[in-house]
Amino acid sequence: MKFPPIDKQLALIERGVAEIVPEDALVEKLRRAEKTGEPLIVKLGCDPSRPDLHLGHSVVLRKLRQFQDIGHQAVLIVGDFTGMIGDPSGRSRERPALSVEETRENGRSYFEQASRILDPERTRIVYNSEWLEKLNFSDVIQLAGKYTVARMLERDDFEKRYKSGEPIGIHEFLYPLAQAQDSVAIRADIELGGTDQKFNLLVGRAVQQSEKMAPQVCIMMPILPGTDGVEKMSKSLDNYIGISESPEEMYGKTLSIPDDLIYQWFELATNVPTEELPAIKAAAKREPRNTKHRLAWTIASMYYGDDAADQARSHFEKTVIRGDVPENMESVRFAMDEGPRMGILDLMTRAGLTGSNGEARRLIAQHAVSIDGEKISDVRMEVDVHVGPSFVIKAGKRRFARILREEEGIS
RNA sequence: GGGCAGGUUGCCGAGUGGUCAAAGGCGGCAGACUGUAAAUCUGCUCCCUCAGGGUUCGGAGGUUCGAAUCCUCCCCUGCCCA
Repeated sequence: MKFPPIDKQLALIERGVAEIVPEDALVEKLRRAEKTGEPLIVKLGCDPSRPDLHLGHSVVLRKLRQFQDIGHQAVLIVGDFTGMIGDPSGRSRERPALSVEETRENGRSYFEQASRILDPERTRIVYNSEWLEKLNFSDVIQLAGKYTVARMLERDDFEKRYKSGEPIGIHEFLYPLAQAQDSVAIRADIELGGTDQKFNLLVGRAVQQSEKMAPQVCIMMPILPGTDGVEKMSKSLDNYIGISESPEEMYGKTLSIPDDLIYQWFELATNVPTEELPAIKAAAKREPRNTKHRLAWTIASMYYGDDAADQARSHFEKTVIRGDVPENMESVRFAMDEGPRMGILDLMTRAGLTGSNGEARRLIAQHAVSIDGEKISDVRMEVDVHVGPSFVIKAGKRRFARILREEEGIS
C-alpha cells in the first residue's frame, strides 16, 4: 500500500478537528504505515439504537472518509452488544433493549446511510457482540479493575449527575470500558469521535496500554450545532437535518439556522476546499442571505447532486418565499365505500395533515387551513371525496395533501 | 437493614379534599412580520360527535357525595446512617 506524503496526509487529517491526542503519536503511526505499507486501523463506533444519521454524524463520518481516501482502513463498529442489553436503569427511554434482529437491521440501516459518505467497498463493519459476548464474569471484573471510580467520576456527565443527586448505574461505568475493549479487539490505531466522546476515547488508550498494546490516537471533531444554533444537533431536540431527508428539507432547514452558524457549517458539514474557507467567512458576514443559500445548496448537492439542489432552491422560493403550492406532495385517495361526503376534520386527520381532530379544529380556528388557496373557517364543512377535480389542502405553513377524486365524466 | 425526602400532563416545575384538564417556564404549532422554516409580537397546545362528554397526576386497592391531594400495600429515585 502506498500513501501520500506524510505532510499531505496530516494537512487533510487536521482539517476541522478539535483535538488530536497525542499529536506526535499520530505522526509516528503515519511513518510506521509508510515504512511497512500497512494501513492504519481507524475506528468509529456507532450506536445501533439510533440508526437515523444526521449532519452531526456526518462530521465524523467525513473525517473517516478522508482516512479512506488516503489509503487507511476504516472500521465501523456497531455497538449491538450494549444495544441488546439496553439501559436497565429505565431512566433513558432512548435506549430500549433491542433484539438481535433489530440490531442487525439497524446496523444495516446505519451502514446504508453512512455509505452516502463512506466508501462502502473499503469499510469493514463489525458487531461488538462478537467479542463482548464471550467475556465471562471474571473477565469483566478484570476489565473493571483497569480503571478507578475516581477517574470515572472525572467524566463531566458522571460528575454532574453525582453532584446533583441523579442516579448513575454501575453498568454505566462499564460502557466506556466495553468501548475500550472494542479498541483492543480490533487493535485500533486511531479512534474518531466528537469532542463529547473524549473521555471514552481516552479510556480506550488506558485499556489498550494495560493489554501491552500501542495506545490509539484519539481524534475529536467539534460538535456541530443544530439548526437552533444553541444545542448540539440531535434527533431528540429536533434541531437536526437527516442524511436521508429530501433535498427540499435539507435546503429549507439549513436556511433556518442563525446567521452566525454559516461559517461553522461550511467548515464542518461540507467539503468545500480548505482554501475557500476564508473567503466564505468574509462572505458570511457581508451577505449572510446569499451565503446561507449557497450553504443550503451545497449541502443538498453533496447528498443528491447539483440538479436536485437546484430544484430544492426553486421549491423553497416557491413555497416559502411566495407561499405557493409545491409540486410534490402526499396524494390521498379515499376508497369508494367511504363518504361520499366527509367532514373536513376527519378528512384532514385521515389525510395525515393533523394528529387529531382537535388539532384540525384548532388550525381552522387559526385561519391556517385552505383548500386550493381558499381559507376555510367552518369546522363543520363537508367535502365530497369522490367526484370532482382533485384539490389541495394546506394546513399551516408546510403541510400539504392532495385529495384525488374521479373527474366527472372521465373513466 | 434503618431513617428522611421525592415520583404531576413532551420536558422542568406549582398544586395538599371540591372553584383542577391542573399555575408558570421550556419545547411544539399557528397568525402577523421578515432574506429565511431565524428573531420578535400575539394566540393555541390530552382525546371526542366540542356552550357537552371522556380519560389523566408511578402502580394496585381503599376512605369519601367528591381524591393529583387522605389511608394501605407495591414499584422506582436521591440523601443520611449501618
